[in-house]
Amino acid sequence: MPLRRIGYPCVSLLINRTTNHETILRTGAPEKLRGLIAQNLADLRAILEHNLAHDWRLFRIGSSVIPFGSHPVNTIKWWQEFKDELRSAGKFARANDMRLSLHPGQYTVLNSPDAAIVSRAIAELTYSARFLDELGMDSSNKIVIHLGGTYGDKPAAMRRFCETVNTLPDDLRHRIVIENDERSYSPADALAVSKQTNLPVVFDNLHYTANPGEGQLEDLLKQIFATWKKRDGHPKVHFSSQAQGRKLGSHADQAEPAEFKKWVKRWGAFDEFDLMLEAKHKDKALLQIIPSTKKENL
DNA sequence: GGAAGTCAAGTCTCG
DNA sequence: CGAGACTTGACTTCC
Repeated sequence: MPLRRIGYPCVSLLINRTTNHETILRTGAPEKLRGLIAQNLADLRAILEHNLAHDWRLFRIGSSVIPFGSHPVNTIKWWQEFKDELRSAGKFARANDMRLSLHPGQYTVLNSPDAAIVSRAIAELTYSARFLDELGMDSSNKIVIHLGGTYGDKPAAMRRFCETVNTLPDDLRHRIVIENDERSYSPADALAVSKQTNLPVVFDNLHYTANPGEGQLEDLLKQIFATWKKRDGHPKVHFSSQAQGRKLGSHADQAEPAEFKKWVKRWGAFDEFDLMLEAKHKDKALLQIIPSTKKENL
């Protein structure tokens, strides 16, 4: 079963554009933020056009595309001010069978025992979902998050995650997918949470290597692919290679070809799927691993 | 004018 | 129990 779409996160090194122009809180006045949003949306458009030329139809938008998007310092009604740019970018993506995503950072923790932290996490997810909504993208365009901390009691932390997710509005919940991480939550843990919440699971090969957890790989993959229902679109995976000589879990500059082929074959045994390449060299790494625009060459 | 330090947020590890 | 890592461009301060 073929690899359907491929892509990379946030930044194109080939055309030197990024959807993550940002600033620091002290200088986050409305005029400054407005300029950064305009820059991010212009770069998003340029990146999507560049990606189309290479047949790259998956892209992760930087979570600072609207800087301080969930912080009170940002009072801009960006969905009104940038309505034309947002709609046009979304229309371009849909017309070209592109799939977009967002991935809030390490500070977005839904299972914290601290209610204020949970509330800020929900605000970040709400903003992220709104961004995809304003582009006009359907619920197969996802927000990827990790499960959070363990706080010395992982079962309780997983229960808190599920309880919080199940209180979210349907529209928001249908945007969220969970990813196995390199330290705390293995694919089996993510599957257990998926059973309680119906959230699809993104499988990350490097995190799996660092933190395999329980279960046999082929069986885990089969179950994980099955968490993607019709409204979620095709299963999605993250691929990266280990950076040699660096900490376990650090992304390498490029994808290691033999390893890439091995995983693509493994995933392809179950279903058509989309693959996000998480290499430090971004789209340069994509060009290297798949020199032709034809994925069929794999 | 270039180098070094700082920046919203959280969690975990190390010393 | 407090500092640093995680990750990274933009900005400020230091020299």
